[in-house]
Amino acid sequence: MSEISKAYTPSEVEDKWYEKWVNSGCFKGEPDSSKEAYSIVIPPPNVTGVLTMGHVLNNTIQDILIRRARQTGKSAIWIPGTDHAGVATQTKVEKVLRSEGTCARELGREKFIARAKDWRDTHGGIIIEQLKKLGASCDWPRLVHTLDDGYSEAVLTAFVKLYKQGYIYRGKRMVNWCPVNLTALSDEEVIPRHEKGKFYKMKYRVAEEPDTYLEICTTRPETIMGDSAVAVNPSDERYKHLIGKHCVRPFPEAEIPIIADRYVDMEFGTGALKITPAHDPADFEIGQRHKLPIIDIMNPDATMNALAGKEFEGLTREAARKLAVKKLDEMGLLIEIQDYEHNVGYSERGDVPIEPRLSDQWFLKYPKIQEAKAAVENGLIKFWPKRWEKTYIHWLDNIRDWCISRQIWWGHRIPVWYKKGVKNIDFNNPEHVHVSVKGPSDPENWEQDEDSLDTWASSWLWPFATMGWPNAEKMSEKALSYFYPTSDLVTGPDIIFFWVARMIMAGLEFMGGKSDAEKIPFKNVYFTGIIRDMQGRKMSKSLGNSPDPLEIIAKYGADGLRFGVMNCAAQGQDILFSEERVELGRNFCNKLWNACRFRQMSGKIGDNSSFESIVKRIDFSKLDSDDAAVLSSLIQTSKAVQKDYESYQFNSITQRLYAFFWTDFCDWYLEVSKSRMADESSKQTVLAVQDVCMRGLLLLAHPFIPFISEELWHSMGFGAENSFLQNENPFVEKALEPLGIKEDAAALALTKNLRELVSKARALKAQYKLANKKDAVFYVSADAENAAQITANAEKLKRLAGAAEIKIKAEVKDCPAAICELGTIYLDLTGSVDSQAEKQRLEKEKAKIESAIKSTAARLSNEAFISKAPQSVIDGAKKQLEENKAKLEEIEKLIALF
RNA sequence: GGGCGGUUAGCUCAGUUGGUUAGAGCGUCUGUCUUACACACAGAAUGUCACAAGUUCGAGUCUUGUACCGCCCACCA
Repeated sequence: MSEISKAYTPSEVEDKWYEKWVNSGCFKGEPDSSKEAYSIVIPPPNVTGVLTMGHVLNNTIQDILIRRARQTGKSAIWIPGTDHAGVATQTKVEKVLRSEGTCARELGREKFIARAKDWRDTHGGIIIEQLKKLGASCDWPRLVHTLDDGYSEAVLTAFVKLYKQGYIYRGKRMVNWCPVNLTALSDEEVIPRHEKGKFYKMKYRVAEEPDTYLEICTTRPETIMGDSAVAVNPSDERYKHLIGKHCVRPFPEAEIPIIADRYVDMEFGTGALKITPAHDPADFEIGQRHKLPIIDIMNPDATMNALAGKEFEGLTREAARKLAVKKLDEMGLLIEIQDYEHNVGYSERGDVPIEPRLSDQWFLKYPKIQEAKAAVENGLIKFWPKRWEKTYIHWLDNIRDWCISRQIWWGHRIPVWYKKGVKNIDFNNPEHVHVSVKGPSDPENWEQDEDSLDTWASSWLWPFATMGWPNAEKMSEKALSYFYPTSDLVTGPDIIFFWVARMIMAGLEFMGGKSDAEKIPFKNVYFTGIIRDMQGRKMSKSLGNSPDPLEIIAKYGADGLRFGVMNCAAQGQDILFSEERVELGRNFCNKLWNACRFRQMSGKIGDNSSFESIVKRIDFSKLDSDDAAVLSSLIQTSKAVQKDYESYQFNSITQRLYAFFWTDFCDWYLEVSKSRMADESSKQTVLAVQDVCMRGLLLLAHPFIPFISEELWHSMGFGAENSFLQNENPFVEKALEPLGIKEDAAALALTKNLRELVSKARALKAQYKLANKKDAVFYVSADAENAAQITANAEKLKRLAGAAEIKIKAEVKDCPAAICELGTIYLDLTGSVDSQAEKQRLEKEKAKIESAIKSTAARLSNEAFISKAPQSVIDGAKKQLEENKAKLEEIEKLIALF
């Protein structure tokens, strides 16, 4: 126990406790057959990344779940790790090299990788330290990086297995090509952008009919040089007679066939489509159908090559477009240019339009698609919120083979070797191609494939590759059989295809077990919202609207940040974030701090080491309705929190904790206790009730605000020196019930009414500018029962209302009054009442009550309501009607007095 | 073109089986250093719950349609 300082300073508390937790092995996950297993794998951040608000949201939720799991007696593990982020890192390192006047190719593969590793090791790992600042209770010694030896073995093993089963194949296909990073990308990595562009209408002369021209529309005139046909719809009457003839491609000038293909939309453009098989996926398909030549006019960096012709060679796509338009115009072939809006696919990392490109790549035909669908449809894996299931199923229904090879060096090199000197490689011939994790035994005779794997083709194995798969010894060491499948996955919906869906397929494919229930990688997936700024824009570096979480932590504390963010994060809803939201969290922590401080100042802290030892100090004969009410509220809060956890309603939990602590405990109970604390006979009981409440509150709040709760837990003497809040059971109601503390509806109702009485008394004072006066006199007219309650609580009421006296009196005249559940309260203002104003106020009140009566009465006089509504609702309505009628009568009486 | 969200107080948002007179935080206004907390306390003001129709005894909540905003998917050049 230590004395609590006046203001809460998070920095003094947070680092201290984090160190203690780590040194005491609090975050270590150990298999324990007597406990239920609970596990989470972190969505691995980019190893060279820095913490963003998105990470804060995501990892706070994971930390809350894992800490709650520890509290509820599960054996919990949160496995941390980082991702090597292939293309992103390669791009950054290449940039550094360029600034040094060199480039990757000059360095060569080995040296480049060494440089990239250096770069990773100097710039990497920052985010791990930042996660610690946030309070993330990961089992750090288990940190995994996707390029670790063990993990790499998993990636290569998966490749080899899938290859041997025929799921992975090499093929020449149209892929998404990034001309900046010079690599193929998967469909998922292409970001569509809505752009304003131009639609060019031009004409090609028909070779067989010199006076006839065919009008064609295109958005990409720079590909004209690659045209190998013009297509029209076979049933298009306008062009039927031209099918089979030729038209003249203007440059390089050549006659190309006019073909018929159903793909062409007669309604769109002119109904004639130029076909560039090398540079458009749809054209490629048409080209295949009609056996058209493929004329690739671009270099890998999307500049024009020799096939485009002398004038174009070396030009960029953009320059080539300008030149092509100029030439068309000069040749008199350009008809018009229209403005046009359409989607253009961009490379996320390269930030340029992707170029469809025909190339040799490795593809994966996904395994276990149907099983992956079923796992979610049958509820083996639950999505929160559920609506993402549809997105997931839709993607699986339309799934296409995954291009997994990347023409970069930073990543897992494809474990395929080709025999040196073999010209036409036959993939079915083991003399030609070797595929294994370890490589051929005579490496000098082989050459390894140059490509690396897509980063996601490594991270899709995350849930089990982090637990030692495929190495049996490591799997046992890392307790895969105990911790797999993981319990909850927390991630953003933006990577549902990239990662979540693929992990599910990977788990089903590679994990053993009797049923899919044992193979799936996780049981629940919680999809967070996206953090945006107050204008609803995504946070981004270029907009500069992305606050640095570390600065916020420095200013408000990690607990404040966590509480603030969780408070406004409704399930799966995007969050408009601003610092003000963190203020709420910080204020909550500060108030918590001061409540404990107040408790320490109020009296010596006794044996607080358990609920039992605290309750022993309670003299049950001294408990009054306020004690019972606040304890009831605590119990209700604990029960509700449990339910909220079950349905992943984290914002609801913060709201309940806030309302209980701030409104019920501080605003009412502590204030009401003050007068009873002055009385030695009730003081110990009151303090013990406070201790029960604080103990319960800290237990419930711990996962959200781990640092301050741990600090206060110890300064309040709730835990022994080397114990931790994470090991304390949070089911408050279960602990209290055997000690004779239960929910008390009558006490809650009475407290509510007393609060109302005080509130109205204060309002009356404020109305008459007497808020500061402590010597106001009130009269209350009430029935005998209520009068007795008021008398019994008179001391407390006087203190709270700032009154010298509260007298029970049957008839009062000429005083402003307010009607309460317990009776009518009057402020003694003999002779100085502004009767006009008072009358107006009462009239307003009367109108309110009348409208309530009207609606209730209407319902009650409705036969259908009486016959169909449940009895409890009818009784409630009747009771309410009576109460309101009594109030109305009372208020009319008051009005008549003026 | 298909799908999914959102529309509730000045702002940001809760409101999970339909049930009394719709809530919170911030902001605004009026007071207050009242034996913790001004990161606080007390009081006040503020809503045709986007619009329309329907189901129902009863709709912010369910159904259908409309409008606007946002996101995702889709090879119309």
